[in-house]
Amino acid sequence: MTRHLITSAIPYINGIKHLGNLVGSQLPADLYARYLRARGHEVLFLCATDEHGTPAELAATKAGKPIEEYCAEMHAIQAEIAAGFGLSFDHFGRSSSLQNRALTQYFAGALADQGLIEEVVEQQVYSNADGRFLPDRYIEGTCPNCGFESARGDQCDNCTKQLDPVDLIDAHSTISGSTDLEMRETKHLFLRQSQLKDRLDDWISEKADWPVLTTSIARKWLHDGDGLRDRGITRDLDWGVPVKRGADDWPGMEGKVFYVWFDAPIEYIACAQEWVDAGKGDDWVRWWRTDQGADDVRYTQFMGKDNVPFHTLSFPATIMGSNEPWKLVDYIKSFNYLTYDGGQFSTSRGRGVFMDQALEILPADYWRWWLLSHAPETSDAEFTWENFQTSVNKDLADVLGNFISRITKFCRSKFGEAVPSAGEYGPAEHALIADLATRVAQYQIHMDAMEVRKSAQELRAIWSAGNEYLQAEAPWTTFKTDPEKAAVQVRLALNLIPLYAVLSAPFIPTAAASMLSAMHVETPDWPDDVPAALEGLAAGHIFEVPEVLFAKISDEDREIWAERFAGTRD
RNA sequence: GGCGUUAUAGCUCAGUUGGUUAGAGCGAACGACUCAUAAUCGUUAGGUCCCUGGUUCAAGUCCAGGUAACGCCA
Repeated sequence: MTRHLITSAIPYINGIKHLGNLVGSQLPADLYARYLRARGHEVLFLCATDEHGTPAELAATKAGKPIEEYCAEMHAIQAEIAAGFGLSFDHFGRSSSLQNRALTQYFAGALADQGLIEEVVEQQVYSNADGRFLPDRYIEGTCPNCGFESARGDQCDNCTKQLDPVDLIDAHSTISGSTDLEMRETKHLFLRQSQLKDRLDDWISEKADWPVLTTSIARKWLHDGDGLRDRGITRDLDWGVPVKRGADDWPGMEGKVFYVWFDAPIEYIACAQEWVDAGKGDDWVRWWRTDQGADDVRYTQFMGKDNVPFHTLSFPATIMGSNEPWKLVDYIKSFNYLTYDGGQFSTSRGRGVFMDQALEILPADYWRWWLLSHAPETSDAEFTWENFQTSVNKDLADVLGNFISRITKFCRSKFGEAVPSAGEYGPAEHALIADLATRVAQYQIHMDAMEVRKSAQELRAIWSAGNEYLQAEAPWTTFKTDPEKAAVQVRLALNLIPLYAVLSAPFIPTAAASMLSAMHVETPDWPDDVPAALEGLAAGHIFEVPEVLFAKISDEDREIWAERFAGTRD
């Protein structure tokens, strides 16, 4: 069986992510990982926090904490929330780990050995009051062209004129407000991505099966203007991976760190080392080195569209440029954005639902189901409370939850809490089994292709098939004249529950576990043979009627939540 | 401004390489059932496939030009 390496884009450390972030990478990655494990594949599913860079430093300062402490705390919080959503990472690492530090320095050295690192001396804005170099986004001033007061260091958002920070009138730091800025010379390392343009272009061209969203973004960056540009991989900051050439010091680069975009994707590899060092695995190399066993690994990455350039170009440039046999990604599944009630999710304005809040108001499965069944695969998708309420109530409570409720309660009242033994399957039963076999096959096709919405649709149809069968066969009527026939009908319907649990577990793991627990069965194997799977509960098997699996969302709840998460509009 | 994505039923979306009468779920109307979380099941209604032009025996699908929405611009 193929081994599967799966990574989700690593969330930035400063703060709790919203539902849009979740559905764009971690959640579909988890769906896929759970599915492949259930199918019997060996899976390594990794994620981590992306901890370096100026925003993290500023957030730590704002929180009044040393950066290391801040990151450690935020990592713990994100890990807890991820667990709350049932994200089944084999390891949730940190880009600030020692493993990533060493590996990032190693890659920089390897790239330098290949002649792909260039030292460039450039002028950058230094803020004396802040004691740091300022990235363009932290410099504002009045545009000399149009008089717009909040022009940024690189461009005026009002008249779109390209600017240099020195052009701005009354340029000031947005961190401290200080106008005590000066231009200073500083030396940086650049990755000569332009040298790798043709190799990257050829590589992307091979990927005919990738989503349009993925390849079109990559092509744009490859072909726009002068093509792929060289890019700085270092910064004048304290917080980050210290610049070294492998294990050696890098003359002239003392006190500088690697730019976050360079070290963050390397964490995918380092995370596998962390996984081993944490005692959870015994060999990471066989997942990452094609010369040491990773040839049969299929590597899939999940991410939002904003992350596509880094994964299609920058990180592959690092891998290819090293000229060493590291595993390259085989498939990139990218997602559009989830919008909130007609606009964007906004951290600063508290608009939309964030991961911690979501878990406060409803169990993870509600969110998992809605988000996955509405995943923004082909275009942006919109979250509205009305849609959420309707979908969840209909799909989870009415179709799935009520099916389990109606059949277990009916059985209890007529036959007791044990699978009835009388009778044998007739034509209707065989028809249902055949129908389910077809649908399960279709479900697998969609899941294998990572067609998230279509998979959800098929799964729902599978749930519905149980209701259709009960409605058509009406054991409550049959029972009056032919109890033995009713027993057959009930036995088959009860057997659907473990089947549904296994099939549904990638989407709704908690509910699936409850279903199995109520039926008193261990997690069954994947139903490669549907007729056999439907013999799982033998006659006489004891079960119990489960608690209500999914309570409905009331109109009142919906209104309260809509109000609560609307945020403070400008 | 440059670039990208999108535009199909009241709503959310499917529609593979162009090929009969454009599909699903929700919502609506009607009906069936009464085991169940006032749940379920069935039937029906509902579309100028954004606009214009082109290629073709044939265009929702390909091409050109528009329009609109959203996003990105290191």
